[in-house]
Amino acid sequence: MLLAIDLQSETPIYTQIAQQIIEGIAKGELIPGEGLPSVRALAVDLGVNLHTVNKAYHLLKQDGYVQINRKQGVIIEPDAMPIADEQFKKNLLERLRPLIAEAIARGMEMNQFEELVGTSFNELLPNGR
Amino acid sequence: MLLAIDLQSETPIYTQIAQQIIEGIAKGELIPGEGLPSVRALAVDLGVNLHTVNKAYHLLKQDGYVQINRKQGVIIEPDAMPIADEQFKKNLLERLRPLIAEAIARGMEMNQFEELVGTSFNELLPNGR
Amino acid sequence: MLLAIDLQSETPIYTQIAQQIIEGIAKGELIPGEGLPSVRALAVDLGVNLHTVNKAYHLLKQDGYVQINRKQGVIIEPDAMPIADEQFKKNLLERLRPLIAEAIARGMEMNQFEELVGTSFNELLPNGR
Amino acid sequence: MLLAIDLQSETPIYTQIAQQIIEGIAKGELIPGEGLPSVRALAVDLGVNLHTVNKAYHLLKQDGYVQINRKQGVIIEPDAMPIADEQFKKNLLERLRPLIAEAIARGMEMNQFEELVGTSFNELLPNGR
DNA sequence: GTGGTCTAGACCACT
DNA sequence: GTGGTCTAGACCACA
Repeated sequence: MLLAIDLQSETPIYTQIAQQIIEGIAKGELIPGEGLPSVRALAVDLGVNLHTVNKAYHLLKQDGYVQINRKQGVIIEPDAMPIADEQFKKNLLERLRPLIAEAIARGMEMNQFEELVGTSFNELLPNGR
Repeated sequence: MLLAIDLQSETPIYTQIAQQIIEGIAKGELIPGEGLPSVRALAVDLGVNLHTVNKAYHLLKQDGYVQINRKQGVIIEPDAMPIADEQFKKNLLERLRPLIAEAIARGMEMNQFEELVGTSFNELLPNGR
Repeated sequence: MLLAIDLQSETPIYTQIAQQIIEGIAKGELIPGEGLPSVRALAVDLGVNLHTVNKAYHLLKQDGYVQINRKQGVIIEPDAMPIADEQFKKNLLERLRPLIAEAIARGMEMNQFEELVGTSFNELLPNGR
Repeated sequence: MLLAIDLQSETPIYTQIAQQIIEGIAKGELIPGEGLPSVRALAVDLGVNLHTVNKAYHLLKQDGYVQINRKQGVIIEPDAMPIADEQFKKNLLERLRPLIAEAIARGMEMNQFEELVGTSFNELLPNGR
């Protein structure tokens, strides 16, 4: 699992870290129970501050993707991943909405948009899982 | 066309304004050539700062959705809406990616995701355009 | 509303700050919609770091006691305070349990314990509300 | 007497151990003079570090709940359990206070709170002692 | 002027 | 060695 941070990006570094770890989970590169690097190790690795990594890990903890244990450090949630409940779908819809509005305003059809969705799904699920 | 601002949202107010205007365009409520409220009027209407509205309008101009003329004020781009070129699609893909990664990590299938996309499309295109 | 921080205490400073603000709400000294000092102002006032206050405010936000708005700063949740739902009661029970176990082990009766509860309620609700 | 440790809890493991032993005393499952498992045995049993169990035992000793003898090992205080003196009550009040403040802020009435206290007492004193 | 983000460096509690 | 807490100081986005 390799993390690549874009320091120029508008998205905060801690968000980038969290997103890439979620991607890793989606891809199956990170499996439940697996340990993540310690905050210090990852911070050195990425060349960012320890607190930045810490914030990313806590974001993931809050959303239920990881557990933070005293000694063992941080591990991918081993028991039950958070599920796509109604609240999540509602939230997803809200975040999807502006993207779709832009697409429509630029004349895209729904099937063109779904093509992009398919592209992204294939990137993240290469095995057709 | 009614704009509703959520002051406690994380998304900056100027982004909210811009997004809702783009939604208006997508829905067909705002048609090319149509004038938008003056910066001052909208600011008073929404109870926000002049600069905030101004920033939203300039963001829209930069993306090609509106024209800003000294006389006519701000109007929806009358000639040619920006199109969904490769660069836009690439950008869209990047913004879509973390949403899809989260969905997959929570066990959603592609057709479930596309259902949400469909929901959103229907909200924005009620006439089946 | 006066905050007093004990630097020697085991409880983290940010927890102390959050607890005292909750006390202020309980006492009715802080009313919904009321503004709290800015992170910087309170930090200077208490002689602690800005981040410490920030963390306290975010804890309160997460639990629904305050709203953090862009410009206005931090205000006591004006709409609806978080309620004592089942989850809260369950959590409260868990935190109560060790206190009660100690009390029992030291031979306290239930009515003695409830007397202490009454004392505390009276301190926080002096008007008999 | 069965101890269950939650590794992902915020409360330190040694605190959890100590609390559960106090609970055992409260419930009457552990009676004065009774021996506790050796540090080593309990550590292996719980899968935690020796130091952790040791710290829990010494915490209990410090509060007067157990005696630590070289020969007999650790036993529940056989002579006189610590009592609920003024200092203990004062300490209890301080720990109770934030719980009650939260309850009030969420609109709980005193009798609702006492109901929870009753629930907890019944769990710990099932025999109505 | 407000909070948001990030850095650098420190000490401590826990295991 | 791990995360938790705290400090000091800085720059930026937002309004």
